[in-house]
Amino acid sequence: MSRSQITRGARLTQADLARGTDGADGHRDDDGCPILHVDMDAFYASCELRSRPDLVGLPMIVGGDGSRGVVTAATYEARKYGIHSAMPMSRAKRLCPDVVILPPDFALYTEVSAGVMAVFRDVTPLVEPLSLDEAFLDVSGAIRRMGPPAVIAEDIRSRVHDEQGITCSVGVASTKFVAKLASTRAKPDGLLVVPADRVVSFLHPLPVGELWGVGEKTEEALLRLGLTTVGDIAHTPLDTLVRALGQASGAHLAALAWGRDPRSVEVPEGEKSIGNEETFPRDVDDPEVIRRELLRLSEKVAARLRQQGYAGRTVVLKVRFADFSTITRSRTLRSPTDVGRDIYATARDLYDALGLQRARLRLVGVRAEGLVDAAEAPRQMLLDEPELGWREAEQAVDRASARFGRGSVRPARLLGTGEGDGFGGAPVAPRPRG
DNA sequence: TCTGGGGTCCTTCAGCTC
DNA sequence: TCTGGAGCTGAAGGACCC
Repeated sequence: MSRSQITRGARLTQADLARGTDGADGHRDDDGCPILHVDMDAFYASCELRSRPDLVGLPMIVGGDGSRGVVTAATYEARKYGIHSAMPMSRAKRLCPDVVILPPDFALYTEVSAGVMAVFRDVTPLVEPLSLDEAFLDVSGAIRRMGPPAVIAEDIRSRVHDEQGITCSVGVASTKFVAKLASTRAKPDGLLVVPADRVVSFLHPLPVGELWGVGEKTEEALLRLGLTTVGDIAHTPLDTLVRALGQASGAHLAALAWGRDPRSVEVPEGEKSIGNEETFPRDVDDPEVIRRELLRLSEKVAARLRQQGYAGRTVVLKVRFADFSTITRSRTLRSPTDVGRDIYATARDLYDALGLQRARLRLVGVRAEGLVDAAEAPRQMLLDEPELGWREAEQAVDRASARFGRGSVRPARLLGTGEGDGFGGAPVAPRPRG
């Protein structure tokens, strides 16, 4: 695999890394740049290529191959055809009829991710994962032991490559947001240092859409104001930005445009919500089918809550109609729960209250928010509650699933609805024919 | 072209209490 | 007793990220 590094910008050369300085005055480009953003290159696809070396160099994508699947990850060879993640599969296949399609294997990606994160935590305890394939690191405390940030970054890149067989790109900067931009520009398989005194000149020529937090809508709003580069944002009055984008976003973007980002690397404390949703292979208008799917999703959410030791206080129902419009309805319970029965009862009530008759639905989802530690969660005890209730029954199901496989025990209503993933398995909606 | 699934954060609005 | 404002919480929706 190539170990090439980008040569533009302020990236240190191998010679600089070996010498330990970047100039005659002994000043290093990475002085005052303790933040690293490490991002795996085409992560899911790279994981697959480890066991499929015959596919190296070919256009390959990972994603669901169903009627409504989208691309989850694409190799750089596939990207040359214009394929990118979140693109509908049907379109990807039109762009590159020979593209190799592999179904996602999240267990594998989770395992590789754990190995990569272990490399990071070997360097510093200050690791903030953003997803399976990227993380921020604050290496301030490792400099004395391991050397300057750019050397640490190169060490991480080598270890990830040697131990996990995949490549990553690293951005090194004084702030999280600049480090993140730097890693993106270093891709693939590169390292980019943005010196603290060159942040503004690095940022201002960039198009507004490259800023972290500027998506399609915000970019449209900025373009309407005639702002096309980060420099344009920097020289726009704060009032104007706030009027166009709201208080928080306007002030945030104004600060970022000058490279000001006070956010430190935070080790996450825990999840804030846990949910599951399912897009039907075809739109569904049968309330019984939809209630059954809500039951399956509720049981799945509850099992995940119990597995991670959480209970949720608010249940959120999500409904997406055939025209892609989406609504949510939520209800806060008197006490947090990790019982599928309770979550389902709430989700079903919320659904019934919508009075949809036979509206065609594309997707339903169930989410638990307001998570608390299940062991410390107050529980609502009823006067006539039996000594062993649904919670204990579902814990028994957890034990059976651990022993005999997921889906081995499930609610009677879900029997015969397909092979199980979690409790319910495949979507209960009718499958496309032919 | 036709849009998955799992999340987080922000804004707005309504209802409640003081 | 009535009224208005502040502050809080819950609900809903939207935007964004990977």
